[in-house]
Amino acid sequence: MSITIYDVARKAGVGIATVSRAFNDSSLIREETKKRILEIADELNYQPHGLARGLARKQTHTIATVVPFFFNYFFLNLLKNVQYSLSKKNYDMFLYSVDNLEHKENMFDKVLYERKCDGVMLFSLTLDEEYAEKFIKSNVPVIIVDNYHSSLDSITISNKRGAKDAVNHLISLGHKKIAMINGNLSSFPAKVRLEGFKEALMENNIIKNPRYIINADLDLGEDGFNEMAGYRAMKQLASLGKNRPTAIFISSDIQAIGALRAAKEEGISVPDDCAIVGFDDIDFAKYVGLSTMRQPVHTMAELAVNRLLRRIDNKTRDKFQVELSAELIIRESCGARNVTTHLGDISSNDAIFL
Amino acid sequence: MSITIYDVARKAGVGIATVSRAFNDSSLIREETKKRILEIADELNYQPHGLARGLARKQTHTIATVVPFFFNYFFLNLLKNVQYSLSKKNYDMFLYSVDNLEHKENMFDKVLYERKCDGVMLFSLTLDEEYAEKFIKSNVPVIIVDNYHSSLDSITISNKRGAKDAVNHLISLGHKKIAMINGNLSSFPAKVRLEGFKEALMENNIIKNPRYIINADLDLGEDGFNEMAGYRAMKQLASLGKNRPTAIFISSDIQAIGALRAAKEEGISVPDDCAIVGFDDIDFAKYVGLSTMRQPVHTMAELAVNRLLRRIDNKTRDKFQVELSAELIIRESCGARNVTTHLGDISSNDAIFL
DNA sequence: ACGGAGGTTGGAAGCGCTTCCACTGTTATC
DNA sequence: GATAACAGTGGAAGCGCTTCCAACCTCCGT
Repeated sequence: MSITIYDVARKAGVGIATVSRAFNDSSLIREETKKRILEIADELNYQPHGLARGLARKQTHTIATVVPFFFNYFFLNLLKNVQYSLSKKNYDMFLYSVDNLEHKENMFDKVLYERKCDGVMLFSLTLDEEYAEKFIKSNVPVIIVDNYHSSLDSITISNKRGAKDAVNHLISLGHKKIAMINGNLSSFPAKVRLEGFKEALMENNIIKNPRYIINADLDLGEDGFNEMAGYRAMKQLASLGKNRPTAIFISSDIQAIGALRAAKEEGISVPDDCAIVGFDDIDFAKYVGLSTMRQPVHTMAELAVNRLLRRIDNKTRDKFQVELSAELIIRESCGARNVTTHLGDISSNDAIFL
Repeated sequence: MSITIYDVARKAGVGIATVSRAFNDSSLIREETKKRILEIADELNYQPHGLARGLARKQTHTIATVVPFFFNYFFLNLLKNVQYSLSKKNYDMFLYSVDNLEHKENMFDKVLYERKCDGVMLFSLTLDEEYAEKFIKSNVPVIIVDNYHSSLDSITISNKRGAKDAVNHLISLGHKKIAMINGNLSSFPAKVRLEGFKEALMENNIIKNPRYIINADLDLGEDGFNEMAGYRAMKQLASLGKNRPTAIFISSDIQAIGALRAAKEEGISVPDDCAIVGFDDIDFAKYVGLSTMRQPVHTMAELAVNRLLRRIDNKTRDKFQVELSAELIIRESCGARNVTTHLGDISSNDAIFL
């Protein structure tokens, strides 16, 4: 039916081993023979069969990425970059998304034992001990991106430090009544960013007000890093009236977008009545003038890919747990850039407010 | 090293054929034997080897999706939905993205001849004759989503009709000076939406003004469906001064976001000075009150998956070229919902303006 | 008691490749 | 000129599965 290595070998008058060598950059073949075989293969439109190759070599040149089912713009960016790094190395990429824990189980079993991939990249997923154990025992290389487990490779951004930097920036602008709008505490980044927030206040001798900390409820869906969660949280803060905070650190840009919407409805001017700093630097952040902590997505992706491939090639066995830092991007919403801008004013810059 | 079908067979005291049957819902096995084998397999932590299976069966239970490298929110949604439909059918999904034509070539050769997948789903990609030919000859099932080729399965939304509906809506609101901000004409949807725009004007006896049609330049990157392209186009329209259009149909929401930003800078109030209708209904559209044509992404994805799988299972051979229709979603930016709203006012609704 | 039908089962071939091993010819070494 | 070393090459085994085919066991009708 379809063309195999035998067809090529026959037509070239060589053995199949030689054809195989021609296709694998082997040094055990004369340059001339190789060239001729490659030409004939081209004529025949021959391409080695991926599965057969994988089976014989015991590796697939494929990695699996697993993202939460509610993946958003942050993941999109990450995925784009991972895919790019991977394609440069000629690796293929499976994309799986897990919606609930039950599926997660199937997923892992699949990835681990079905042998369709050489390694796994987990995005933002929290691994419980049972599965961490499984990964380690299975010997399948894994790397966790945007989350952490003590006995596996991981690459995170410094959420605590990032949160602190954001809050310190607000403090440096003179704010004392500072709130935090956060994702659900079941999420790893949410938890750590909250710590950073608290630390920054503490170190600056600002007493924290429990009403100024709003963690998204689970009933808001997903991990609380969504627009509606931000909107609701802002409404809640607005209801404090005179006791409203004058600045808010918001744990994700997408929530910040929701918060801005609520602020607008409530007649709260940003940044004058309330300064805002977000987290992530999604594309939209610049369109709405949102100051935010930028995650170095490109670097994360590249590092993760390189590391995983090295692990697959067995070039290394030591632990790899990197923390990159987030960068403060100052736009309008924090009030540092253009203190006279009002909500509804025409912004002088490359960005505007909601 | 790892557990194979032989290990299970030995431990169960049966032949490997029987084990295979147990794992493949064969009717040629006694229920009791099957149960026992499955139990033993479970004990042994055995899972059939995916590649070996694929090789023997000559199918991989995997499909490849190919997206443009600049994939944006529209694709994110599509991808999410495709992935979801696929996982319900227990299919795996490769994700490839092509950045330039050269890579596209590699890509196709890979997908077509390497046999790592059973079918291909192409997103928004325009297929030239050479490759269309290749696909047809290769016999690999393909479906094109959001683009069209006369001799391949495809599923599109009715771009022309959608554009017409959008423009007709603006006309019904009393507008006569109507502009269009479009993507680059090399993009299939851009081309067809422009046709729809022209037709709507014609049918309403509105003479079209060439200065009111702005197609994105290629130097704006990608296919022109991006924020900056919208921003620039709006600036250009604003420069017409008194001759400005009073309404604009914008070919994608992401451009509309850019246009709104420019409008704000220019002091143009939306919808009072200028009504706007976008296209896509990306998540952000509702946050900024953008009226738009909604693409039925979930349906597209489900239909595409089902069709492709049927093709793979050889259940059908007839051509499948479906056109779904886009739905007009009325929010504030077109002025139909709340004619007294001004830019900067507090919106009474679940949405606000940029 | 016997032939056959039908339900179950095991063996072996084959999917298309890589790679170990044995073999051939060529060149370098003394 | 004999020997060693080595670059090239082909054959065959093996990767872990599915599936064809033959074999076996029951059970039935006769």
